[in-house]
Amino acid sequence: MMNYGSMERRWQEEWEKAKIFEGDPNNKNAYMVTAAYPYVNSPQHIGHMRTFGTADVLARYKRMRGYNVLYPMAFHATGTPILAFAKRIKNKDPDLIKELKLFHIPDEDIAKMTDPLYLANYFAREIERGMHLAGFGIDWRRKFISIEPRYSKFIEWQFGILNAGKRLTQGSHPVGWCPNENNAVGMHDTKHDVEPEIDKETSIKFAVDGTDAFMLCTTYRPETIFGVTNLFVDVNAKYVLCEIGGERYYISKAAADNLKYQMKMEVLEEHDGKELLSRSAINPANGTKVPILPGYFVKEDIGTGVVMSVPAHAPFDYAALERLRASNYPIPEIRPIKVIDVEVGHSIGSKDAKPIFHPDIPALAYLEVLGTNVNSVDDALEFATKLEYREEAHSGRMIVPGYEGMSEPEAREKVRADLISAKKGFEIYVLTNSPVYCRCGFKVAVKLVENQWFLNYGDRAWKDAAKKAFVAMRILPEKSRKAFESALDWIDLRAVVRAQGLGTRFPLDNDKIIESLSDSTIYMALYTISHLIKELDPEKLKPEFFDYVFLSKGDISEVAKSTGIDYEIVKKAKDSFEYWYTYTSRHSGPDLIFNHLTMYAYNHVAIFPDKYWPKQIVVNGSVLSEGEKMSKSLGNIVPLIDAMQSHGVDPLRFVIIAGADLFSDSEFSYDAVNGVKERLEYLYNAVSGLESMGSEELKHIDYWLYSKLNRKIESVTESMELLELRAASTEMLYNSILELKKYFARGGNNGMVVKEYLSASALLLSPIAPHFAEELWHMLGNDNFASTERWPESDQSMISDKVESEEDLVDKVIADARQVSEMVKRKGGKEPAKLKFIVAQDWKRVLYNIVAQQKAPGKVIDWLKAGEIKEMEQYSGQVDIGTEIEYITGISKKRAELRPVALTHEEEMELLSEAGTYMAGVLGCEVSVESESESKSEKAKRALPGKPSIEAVF
RNA sequence: GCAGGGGUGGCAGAGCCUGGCCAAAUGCGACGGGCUUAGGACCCGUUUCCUUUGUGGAUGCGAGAGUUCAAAUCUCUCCCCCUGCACCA
Repeated sequence: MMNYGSMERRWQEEWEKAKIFEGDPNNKNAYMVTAAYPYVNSPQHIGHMRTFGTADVLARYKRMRGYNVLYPMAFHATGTPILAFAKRIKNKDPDLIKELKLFHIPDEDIAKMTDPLYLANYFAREIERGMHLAGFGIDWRRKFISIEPRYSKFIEWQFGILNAGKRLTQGSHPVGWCPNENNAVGMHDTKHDVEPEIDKETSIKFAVDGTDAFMLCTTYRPETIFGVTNLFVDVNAKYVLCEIGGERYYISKAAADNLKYQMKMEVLEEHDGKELLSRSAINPANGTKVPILPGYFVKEDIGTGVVMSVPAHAPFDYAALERLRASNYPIPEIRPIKVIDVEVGHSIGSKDAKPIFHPDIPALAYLEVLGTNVNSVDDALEFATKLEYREEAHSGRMIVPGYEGMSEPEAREKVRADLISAKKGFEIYVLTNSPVYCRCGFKVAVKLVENQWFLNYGDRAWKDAAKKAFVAMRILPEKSRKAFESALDWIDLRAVVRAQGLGTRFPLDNDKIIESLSDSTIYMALYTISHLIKELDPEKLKPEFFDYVFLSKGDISEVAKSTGIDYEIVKKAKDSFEYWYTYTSRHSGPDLIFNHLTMYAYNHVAIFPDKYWPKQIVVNGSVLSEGEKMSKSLGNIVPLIDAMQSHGVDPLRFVIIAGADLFSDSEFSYDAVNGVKERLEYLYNAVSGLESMGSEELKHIDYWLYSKLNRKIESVTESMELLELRAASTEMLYNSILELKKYFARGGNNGMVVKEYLSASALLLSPIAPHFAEELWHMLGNDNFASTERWPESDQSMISDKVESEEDLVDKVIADARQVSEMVKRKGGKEPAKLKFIVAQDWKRVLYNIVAQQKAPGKVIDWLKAGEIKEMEQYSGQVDIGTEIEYITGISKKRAELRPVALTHEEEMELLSEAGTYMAGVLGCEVSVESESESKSEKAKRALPGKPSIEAVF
């Protein structure tokens, strides 16, 4: 049994002693691998291993390919989450403390985590320790944290350049807002960590008949305004009359409370909802007078608390009206007005639901098609609503004059624009997932922040430059390129500062902090010099220093003089940047495509000369735990360090990093880990088996193993180049085991061959399972590091299709023999004592190959009759034409699948004879091989090339 | 809604770009056998259905249609699932 723990520690120490991750500056081929730096507000779980590990595998692979590789790491602490974390500790948040306990964090450390800096440094240390134990080849001399002074100097320099390049702009912006704390709230500031989702809705002004005030309705479907028959209010709620922008509106009191953060509003009067029922309102789209009615489903805090009723197209509206009628509420005659024509139920496609074409009242038709009615529960109405909205959006056509024939989404945009430009409506922001509560307990509202600073990612020229960078960039997996393309099209203004949080102060407004994604777009460049400026007084890190190092601006002596930094350091910094930053690979998870990774490219093109633009981006999937997404609420988070201790680092690396292809999620499961362990163990044990092996002349199976090995080297190399780690790992581990097993089963026993196979395997395994690879490498008698060895080269001359296909043939024969043997046993009740393999004659091969190529048996028969097939002449005495034709007819049915065979009769005889012992062992009975021409068996003529006839003998 | 990804055998998951050697790798599970005092581990075999003294056939890769001598693979339509939609790390 292998002891993973001691093996890992041993090699980690050895690597450290040899400083193999610090690179060789004399090597001209530099390659830098960076992974999105970890946020230091949590301990690491196994999910964190994916990105860092993938980067590590690439770094290790590139080292073996002869590059001088730099894989640095730093820590992210910018923003509010750390502050929120510290606050929760102060409040003794039981959930958080429970989570920390899961990671074995001592009470005294938890107690100190009320200090944000303490907790940031604590987790930074822990994360570093975890990465170290995971065997990541990181050059830790370069680490930094995003809230230290020299980092801020760097970011200030960056924003100086962005500002000079006119990348910044100001405007207003909606954010989730806690009125109690007077602060913007993001996901980590809310109860249950929900992100406040903000969306725009159209509010439409319905004049209250006989007054100058309006009922203000919000709707997602402004195009249905032509179908409005009435308005609904919540009779149990309070409503207010308020003044917004010089006009007066009735909205619910709850809505007023929400909306006052995004518009100037004065509340004038308060009313009961009931009072509004006596009024009627004017539809601004067509001047129709509509009554105001009680709507049982209206919620005072959604939108404005006033709903426009479109019974033809909204099941809830239809149902509410019908229920009012049934309850004898005095309502006027209301006829639903259809505005969209639709085939109701066409998308359901089930046998019990028959579509209803062109109904007069689609909303009713949807209820019918779903087998429900106006009195059903809200969930059923909700379902009908969703179906109706979907189908109408998808295939509905407007029938309203002026919008006729338009699709619904098209009409929606147009109607909205028309209403707004005619001042009959305006847009408001709503929380779509309302209610969201701040951790302090208050309900989150939407606030319009004035004078917000933005980075203008919508700028045409900038966008085009970023796109250009992507065209030249390598993206792995390539299929995520499309996501980047749409991210580039979509990205626009991005708010760049926040009122609070840790981080760098915004140079243009010192009260604000640069937001955390915006201060993390070019930090990879800092790695190239961070170890050189570590000891410097941050005040010396003036813009001219960075200008010189990164942009070659200015004169080195002057820079040294004005900053007070040693000439040598400035020079080294510049050289180091230029050396490392030319070939870079950036690693991250897919969630960062739409922000960090795109901004990363944008900022590089805005700041650096194109020589230093990103060269490669690698996006990897996440990690699932036993089939489920790891989450705090599910409680299935597996702490990284625990997992490494109990399973061993390398098996874990295999499962998490290489267990799925880049794009998909990998699955952490004990079964998978054990599977890897068993296989590593097999290789480990194979080494000790070497002693007892011989070293005779190479046999067929030795050539086979060589062929497999060299093919493997080739295919693993291809996979590694594209970071197709799943494919690489299947090939290098799983298939190696199968091949070795087969080799031994086939009587392979050549120590030299197996040793070569294992040595190459050790090297191939090294990037993914570095500790194990070193162990194996040393057991095989080497005293240097597998990690610094050259990646194996495949020897093309050892790859043989012929040898491999011969082995395949043996396997197929065995499979066929099994079937025969099975069948015989079933029929006769006893197993055959012997199986006779009868090998097809050579003339059959000639015809077989012709048919396989021509795929036209008729033609071949014609040629045969006409004596046009030269190769057949030599067999003229052996076989008559009738037999030949019968044979061709026999194989003609399968002509599409026939492949030419290479083996001659004699070779096939030899192959099967040589494999005789093996087959006998596998089949559990005697076997013999004979030639078709010499066989007396009546089955003999059934023999086909590559598919001997089989006779069971008892 | 928009954008991106996906739907393959009991499960997981390859294959799809570059159509044929694909009843479909590999792993797990299940079943049978070996080993074992027994279990685990390990080894061998089976694992869509039908058929057969013979190595065969049918159906089949979300649904439907099309292209082709030939489709899991190409085209179109539809259905379903996952992720993202921002100022938040």
